Amino acid sequence: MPTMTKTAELASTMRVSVMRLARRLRHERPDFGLSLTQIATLATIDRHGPITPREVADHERVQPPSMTRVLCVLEERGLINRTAHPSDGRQQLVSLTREGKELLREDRRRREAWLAVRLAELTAEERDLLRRAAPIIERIANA
Amino acid sequence: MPTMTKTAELASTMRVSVMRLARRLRHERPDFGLSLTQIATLATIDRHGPITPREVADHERVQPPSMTRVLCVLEERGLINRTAHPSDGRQQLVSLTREGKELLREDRRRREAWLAVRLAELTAEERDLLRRAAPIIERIANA
DNA sequence: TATTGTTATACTCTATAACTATA
DNA sequence: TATAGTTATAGAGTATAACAATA
Repeated sequence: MPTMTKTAELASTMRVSVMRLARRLRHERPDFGLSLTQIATLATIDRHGPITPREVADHERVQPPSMTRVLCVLEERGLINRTAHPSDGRQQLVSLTREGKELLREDRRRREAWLAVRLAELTAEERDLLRRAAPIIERIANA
Repeated sequence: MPTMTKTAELASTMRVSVMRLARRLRHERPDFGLSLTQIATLATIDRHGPITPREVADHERVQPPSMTRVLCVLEERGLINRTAHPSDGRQQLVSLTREGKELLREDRRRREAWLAVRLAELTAEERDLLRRAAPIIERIANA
């Protein structure tokens, strides 16, 4: 069954190329003196609006005590706000400050800058190919 | 200049999709009780044949003392061999044992299994698109 | 009694500095 | 004197266990 073999080969090729580009993108990350987890936590808080620390921990697949430490750092830097939960005295609600949003925006802008330069070096046909491939890659990731 | 804007948009789309798939692939990683660095080190040694610890450290972008510890663990597990350098008494040459090669092969097989299933769910046209996109992604990563 | 968030403590991974042996 | 590899030590980051406050 040749199709199966070819799919396995494609899986191998895709895995290598995607992981390699991801490593490169990670490496080209701008440095705001924040760790990857700290940046990712900001993104999660930005995306899921006012959210409890427990929920943030679940999203980031990290234990609550670890998230406590991350949130303390982000709070000290003035990147997040904590407010009391309206109906449950045990919980808190965390959200981004204006500075937090600004930092996240700048982080994204700089991350994409390196990749944009690489893409500009491609031919128009190659860029078009990637434009059509990206949604498929995204779909696989979300499967 | 609309082309520039479109390239920036593509950069954004590509970054998100690639990073997301990479995270997913990382998460679907089999567990042999070895860390990511340890597995990556095995792959580097496999790829670059008999190689000195210093060179392995450079490849993995890690400092020599850190690599010393990684190599000690791999040696204790019987995954690598160390032999004296033929002409320089200070250096060593590291290579994979049969067990090391086997573990690496099994690791790859399991990692690709999840992705292969996802790819098999696509249409033939979509797979063909990815087949043509993969080398371009690889080229960007190596740029 | 169960749950949220925190504190105390330990483990893993990586780094820098200092040391040994060879070139 | 310079370089390869190691040992000693320290700093992030995350984990589990135990605790306080609230449901």
